[in-house]
Amino acid sequence: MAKPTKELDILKHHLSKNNLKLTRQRENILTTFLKMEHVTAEQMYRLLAKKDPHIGLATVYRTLKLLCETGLAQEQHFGTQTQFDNVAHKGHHDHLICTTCDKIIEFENCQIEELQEEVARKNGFTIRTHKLELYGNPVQLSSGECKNCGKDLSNQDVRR
Amino acid sequence: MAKPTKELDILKHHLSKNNLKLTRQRENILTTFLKMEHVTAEQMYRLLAKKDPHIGLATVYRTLKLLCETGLAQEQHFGTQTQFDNVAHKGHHDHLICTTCDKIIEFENCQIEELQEEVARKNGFTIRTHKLELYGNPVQLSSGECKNCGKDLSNQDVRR
DNA sequence: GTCATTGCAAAGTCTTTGCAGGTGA
DNA sequence: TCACCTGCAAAGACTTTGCAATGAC
Repeated sequence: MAKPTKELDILKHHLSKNNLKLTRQRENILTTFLKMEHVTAEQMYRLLAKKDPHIGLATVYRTLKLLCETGLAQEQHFGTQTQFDNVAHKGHHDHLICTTCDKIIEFENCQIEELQEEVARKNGFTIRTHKLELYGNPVQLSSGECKNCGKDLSNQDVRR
Repeated sequence: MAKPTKELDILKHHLSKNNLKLTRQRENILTTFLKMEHVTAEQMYRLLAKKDPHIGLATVYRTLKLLCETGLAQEQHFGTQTQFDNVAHKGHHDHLICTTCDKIIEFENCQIEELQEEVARKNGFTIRTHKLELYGNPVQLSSGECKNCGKDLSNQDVRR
């Protein structure tokens, strides 16, 4: 099936190191996961169910957690929603989230990361991971709608 | 009971504006909330139950949500945990979270905030709120323990 | 053949909702 | 008075766990 990837090797290595086995489900989940920037467990479940209708949601949860342990994925909480980020391919990135249409834009900014390190250093900390989310929306039209999705924004408070 | 505060006035104003009523429970929750930097619904419930054993957890959830609507509180998700932050007194702040003992340190950094605005501007966004969390731990001792709480850190991966 | 893994269903956790009785303005 | 509130219990959303059958090595 899928040609060997660096990521598959990472998974295999983690599996053998921990006496675990490479199953069809695990391989499918990894393959699908690598095509995405981020997924929720539910989304992953629905994607997989198209090809393999008998897949269980519990397996998806278990495998996504496994991918986090290998370092290929990283669990992220946006508001109330839990997403699994593909860090393997893109490296670390932060998020800009549209509060009207829930679209997520990824970005990186070295200057911010440096300032974060500085804050940590001042507090005697070593940063292991971090999370930065900006919530907002595209400049609104004079008519009061979101430029992206058209929803009415005129009665939303701005609070930073 | 509690002498009048600016925050109580904000609450009263919001209530009357929306045809809501000031109840004993709402006043108690506000009073307790103002003493804290942040609480979970469960913590708030236990604190209140000491004085008023018949308080309902649902009331706590409803009232904390109400405080968010007034702008006195702000809901924050740390990992899997939901906290309600007291923004009224301290203004916006970000968080430095110890991954070994879960202690939360609050900080502010204007330079980071400016860079955030810049990122948003480049993407045509207006920031409505943001969230920055640094996860890490105090410099570890040569023996491998967390300086803060003594837990063993030597086998934790550093991934940024 | 052995032991990890799977799918299913049941159980957990956290939060919200429906409702009947209580209460503030 | 009358609509809003409360506490309780039930329902929901999301995630984890127990278990018997299945499958990888």
